[in-house]
Amino acid sequence: MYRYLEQRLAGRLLEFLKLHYPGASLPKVVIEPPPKVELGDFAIPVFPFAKPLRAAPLKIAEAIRAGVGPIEGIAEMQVAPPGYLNVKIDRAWMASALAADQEPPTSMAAGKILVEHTSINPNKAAHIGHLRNAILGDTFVRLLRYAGREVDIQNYIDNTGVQVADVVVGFTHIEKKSRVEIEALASQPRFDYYCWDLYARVSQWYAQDKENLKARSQTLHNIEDANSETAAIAEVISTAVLRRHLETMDRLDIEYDFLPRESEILHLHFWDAAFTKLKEAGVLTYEAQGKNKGCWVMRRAGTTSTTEGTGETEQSDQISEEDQKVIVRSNGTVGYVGKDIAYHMWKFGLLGRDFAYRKFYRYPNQHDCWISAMQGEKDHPHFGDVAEIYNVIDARQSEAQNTVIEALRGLGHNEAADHYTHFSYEMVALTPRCAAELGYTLSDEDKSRSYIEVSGRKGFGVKADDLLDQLIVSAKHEVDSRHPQLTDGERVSVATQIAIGALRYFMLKFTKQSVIAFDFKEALSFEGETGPYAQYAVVRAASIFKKAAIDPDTFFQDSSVSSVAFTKFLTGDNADEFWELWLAASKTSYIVNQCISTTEPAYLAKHAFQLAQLFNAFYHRHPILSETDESRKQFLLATVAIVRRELIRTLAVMGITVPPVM
RNA sequence: GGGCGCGUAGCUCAAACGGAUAGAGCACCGGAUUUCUAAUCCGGUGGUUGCAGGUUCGAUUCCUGCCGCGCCUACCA
Repeated sequence: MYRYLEQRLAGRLLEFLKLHYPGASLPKVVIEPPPKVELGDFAIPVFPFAKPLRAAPLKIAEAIRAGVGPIEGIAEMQVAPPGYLNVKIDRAWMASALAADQEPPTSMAAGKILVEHTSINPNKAAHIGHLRNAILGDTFVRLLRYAGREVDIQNYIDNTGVQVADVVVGFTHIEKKSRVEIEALASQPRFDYYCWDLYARVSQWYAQDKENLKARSQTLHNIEDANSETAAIAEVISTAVLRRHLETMDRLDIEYDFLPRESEILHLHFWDAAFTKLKEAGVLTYEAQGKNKGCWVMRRAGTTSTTEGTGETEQSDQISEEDQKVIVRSNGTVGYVGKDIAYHMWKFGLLGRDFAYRKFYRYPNQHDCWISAMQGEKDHPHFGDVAEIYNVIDARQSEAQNTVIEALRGLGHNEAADHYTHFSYEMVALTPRCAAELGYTLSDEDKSRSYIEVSGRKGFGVKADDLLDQLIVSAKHEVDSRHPQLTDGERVSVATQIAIGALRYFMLKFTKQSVIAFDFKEALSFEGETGPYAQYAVVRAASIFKKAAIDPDTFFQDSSVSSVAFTKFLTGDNADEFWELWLAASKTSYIVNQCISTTEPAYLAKHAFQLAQLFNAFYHRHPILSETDESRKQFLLATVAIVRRELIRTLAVMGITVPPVM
């Protein structure tokens, strides 16, 4: 409701200003929450209007206040020095809207959105860095869906690249295993862990003797022949590891709709189609000499082609070597960026080709995840061909992402390029202390750093399943001591919900551009600004209703509950402490919208924490069930019901559920 | 060298679009409830927002320079 009121207010202000100051070029009306509740619920700084309107800020504010007229849902406006217009919400109006759970639909863009996230190389176990990606991506999907958008979730699978080849080398050259032996291993429970260790060994093996690197290039070459034994082995490994990744993410309630694989992008000739168009449009140029002789290159994103001195722009067939990004190697093979360009043309329906599809993984809720195939099933959902895309990919790849966007522009697809968002975030690294705890020996230089980058190649990192297991054990320990009357199964179930809440909250509380220096102590914490803190608030709210034998979900449908009666508690003396809760509860969709427009889910975590914090203080200060004034008791219960509802919603968007007890 | 980003309390982080007294959590110190379960609450200590200029009514936020740190800058992905 807060969002709805804000939009209504903004509209009326603009209307008023246009009418009373015709012709003046007006700056954007900024509406922000004031720093304190006493000041009001919306604040409009009017300083920016002083110059264009040739009037003092206070005069403008007063003119608006006096002239804008009544607005439904707004109680009053006050002018505050040195130049703010503070607006107070009609609390009775808001109380009734919240009690009725009204959220008027807002105008939003149409069209399907595609979110790509996770995209882990299928050659080893997922680690905490991948968790951040998947949790950010999954939460963003939930945000979009909460806002009413239709979303497809894709997880790109690079099953033909160097990383998979390296593990194939490990099995065939170091362990000298046959395909049958590998298949047997691949069906073991945590095959991805096996690959994790093997991958690290392969890197060492390469380092021991440069000659060993020949095995890599030979293997890479063999994988390209789809009918070879090597390709079959790669397929076994990458498919088994991929399945493990889906299982790991499934533990966190993260699902996908479609898994496009690089092998199909190659074998269904997506690249050939893209290559033709890129050459025709002049996006790619052939280098006849220099360091990139024999390659097809593109201008690196972010570089400009101005010639010194004249200031004239060169024709694009002259790119300095530094600014060249190799798309097609001199041996004719295409690199990752090229395949990504083809894939993104497909995403926007610009390629003129499509995958074949088959079912790959079924979730407990019966939802199917599809995978690309050479020959697929006849009936399948329609993927791709979307209006907007978001790619959840870490910041290290922003140059590659921008190169893909520039390629789309070069092809004349500006509309697509404008709707291409690289959802960029920073990596998860380990604190030196954490690295030491894991048994890694650190150089003195490393010890002095604030964080150390995770390295799959070195096997240096915290595996996703291990972290989740540890969180569950730790939560179970707490649950055991608090709820000995429950069965072990029930306690495991509660502990699992808490563990997921802690993990998902932990990954979302940091803003995207902040490097997370991972530390077990912090990640395993269930107190303070954590997921369990928010879950606990909901459990407390629920227990009040349980004891009162009232269903909080249908509380407001009871005819004896009247939101009109609440007004007296929201507007009298000392009402601000209650109003703060109602106001915060009204902001969920406002926050969701803010998260989407800034691609920053951290605001949602803040919102959950704020609601929980306000509730816990309220809970402590006001005994509810023992309240003797019946109308006051109803009001307090209503407050609990509203905050509980919004907190549950907010947590659900973060992918966090609330256990029955804690 | 070039590109991108970061630097805020002892530690980890907030403060979207420039706005009112820069806020949390952890840690530390001191308190609270024989209650709807303390995974809670209340209070306290803790800041020259890296440094120096500039822009303006107003700068943690924008601009310039410097210092420090990270990532990218492969015919890897």
